[in-house]
Amino acid sequence: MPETAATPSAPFEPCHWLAVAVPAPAHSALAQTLTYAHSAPLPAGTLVRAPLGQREVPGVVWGLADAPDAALAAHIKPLACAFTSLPPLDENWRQLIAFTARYYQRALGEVALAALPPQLRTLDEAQMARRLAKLAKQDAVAQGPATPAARPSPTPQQAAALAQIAQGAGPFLLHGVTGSGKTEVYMRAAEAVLAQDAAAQVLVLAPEINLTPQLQARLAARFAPLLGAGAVVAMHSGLTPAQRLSAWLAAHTQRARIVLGTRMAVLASMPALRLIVVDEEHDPSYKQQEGARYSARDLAVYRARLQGAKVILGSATPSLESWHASRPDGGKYQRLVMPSRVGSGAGAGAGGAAALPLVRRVDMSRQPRGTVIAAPLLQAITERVGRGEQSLILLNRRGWAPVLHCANCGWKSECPHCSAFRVFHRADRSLRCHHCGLAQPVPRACPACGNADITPIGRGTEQLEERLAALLQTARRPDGQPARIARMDADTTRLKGALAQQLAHVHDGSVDVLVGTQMIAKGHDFRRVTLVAALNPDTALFSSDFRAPERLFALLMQAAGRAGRDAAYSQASGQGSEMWVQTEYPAHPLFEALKRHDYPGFAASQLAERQAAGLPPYAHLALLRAESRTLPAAIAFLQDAAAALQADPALAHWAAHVTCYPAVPAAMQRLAGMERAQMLLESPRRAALQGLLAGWQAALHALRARHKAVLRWAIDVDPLSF
DNA sequence: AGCACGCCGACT
DNA sequence: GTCGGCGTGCTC
Repeated sequence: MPETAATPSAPFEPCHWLAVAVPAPAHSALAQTLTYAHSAPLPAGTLVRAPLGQREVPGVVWGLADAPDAALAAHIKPLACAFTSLPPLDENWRQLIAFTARYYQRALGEVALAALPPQLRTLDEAQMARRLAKLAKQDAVAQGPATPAARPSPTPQQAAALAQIAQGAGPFLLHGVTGSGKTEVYMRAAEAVLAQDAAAQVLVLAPEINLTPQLQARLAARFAPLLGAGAVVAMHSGLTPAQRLSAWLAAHTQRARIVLGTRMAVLASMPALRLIVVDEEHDPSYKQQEGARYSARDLAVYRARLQGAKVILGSATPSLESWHASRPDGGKYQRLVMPSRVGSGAGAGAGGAAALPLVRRVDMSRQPRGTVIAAPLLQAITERVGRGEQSLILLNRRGWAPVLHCANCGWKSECPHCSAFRVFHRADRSLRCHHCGLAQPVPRACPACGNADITPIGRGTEQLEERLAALLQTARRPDGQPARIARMDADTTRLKGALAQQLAHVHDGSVDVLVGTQMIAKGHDFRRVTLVAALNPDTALFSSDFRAPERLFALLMQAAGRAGRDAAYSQASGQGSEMWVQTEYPAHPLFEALKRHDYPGFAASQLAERQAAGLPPYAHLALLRAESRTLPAAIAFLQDAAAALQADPALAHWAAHVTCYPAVPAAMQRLAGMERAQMLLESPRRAALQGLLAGWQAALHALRARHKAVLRWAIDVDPLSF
């Protein structure tokens, strides 16, 4: 109905044209902002609601728009409303969003709206005003001085790191071994910026909030008494929509001074941001894996520079990108090192109570076939049960057995929708695909030939738990009771509250041996653990993913860090804590480096390999991904995309510095019934890759018209997984 | 991406 | 005779 839409304003009202970012994906091939009419020239950053097609969507005013030409004017609609009670989103935020959209090849409005709480989509102006009033009231109630929590005095290592943070501009890479007290450095650095600027805000990013309740508790204990109870807020996807809105509003209106959040929080509006901390900066969950595939860690560094804030990236096993960026000769980051654990007293060195655990390798090629747990490891676990100490056993496979097999005809439990086997879960007698979620009852006989004898192959945590119970049957705790074994993985922690409950059981000592997937290696402080074992980490040694060794090393170091965190326990036992690795390749350099707790050595050898192979951080990568019902259709799309690249003279300038590899099926070729293919672009120059991707967009949109079978495509800049 | 409109099989 | 399947096409 263009005749009504063309006359948005009554004759008496002045009419202004506004450029508004609305959530339309890049695929729609619309301009970055759409033009709307409004009675007032709203300032940039104003939150609005705008009619788009048949619906009404939230949007952000990006600026004034040029007067539209006749063709466009016929389509322009008036804004539905403007949230004028809310302060506009500032220049820094808009620039961060614009950069993110440009760098990761997404639509401006899509990124802007992804950074805002989802409840904005359903809120009107009056409701918004009520929310703001409520927040202000809460704030008034929450005010009240309290006694600051006692702070430990910094160790010399911590003091040295803090001095450099105080003097330098950063970005800082804080390389501190597990237990070296990185959190205390974060908190002291936060105190320093808060002392310097009465309004300062601090953003602390963590990989997964639900795995780091301690961090949340420590921040609240330290800062709530200082700043008021409402000044420390959490921001992550586990919150209810109302909680998310309230946290976002608190950050935007500067009532929140400390924001602890997951990757999404890096895009939150924080006008007075002075410090960003990225804890466990190597963690792959900082990379968003759908929609705008941004890296929160990388954006944190960009945002800090943009907003004049300091940024601290912290890890015991930094990403090779960050490690390389902090090299002493010419790196852009300042490297701060904390090589030893916080000891029990002054001068506690490597020989002190909190020494790093001894790494022991078991050569599985010399063990009897079918050995689950080698005799010496079993012995070590049994001894610890006897001393009342705890052991963690890591096996990165959920379920009873990773595959079912028919010896008669060779049938295997393949997933009909994915390039993967369905896993046998004995607890509920199901075959489950861990990729698409398909779950079916286990067939009584082979579905292919009717043979009644189908057998599980391999072992998962479910089976390990049971086998371990049998193996430890004679082991006794100090109180004479049999060993108590528990399992913790995605299956046992699915229900709400189950994770916390299981953790509590481990903490209160009612579990002697905990079996689980890598989730047990993350974050939790298990005070009485003196032994950690990784049962079968070998697949990562020969993975086609060049980052697999880096991830394995980080996992094993992190797991080792679980052992002997509490000085009192390892000391009281008179024995050091131990990290065991069962492997077919005990002499592998990765395990050698692990034995020495030598992250720098491991990083150096990996970086040398990366440099020789022209891989990150020495090259920059982007992936073009395509999904279709058939593989040839996906490949054809990518090949045409490559041809468009080569044919466009405007792109030749960039293409000269970019290698475009042939289109190939994705590592997981079939997922949930979709065939997936990808094409890798690589360049030693980030700017060349960026220029090429930007110029390629139009051709890709045009291509889609000729490739109807391609249901989805996306560009992944700086991909983490292949 | 949503969310329309639009043209063909199994139900009241 | 309708409810509804998902194929194409547009959104200031």
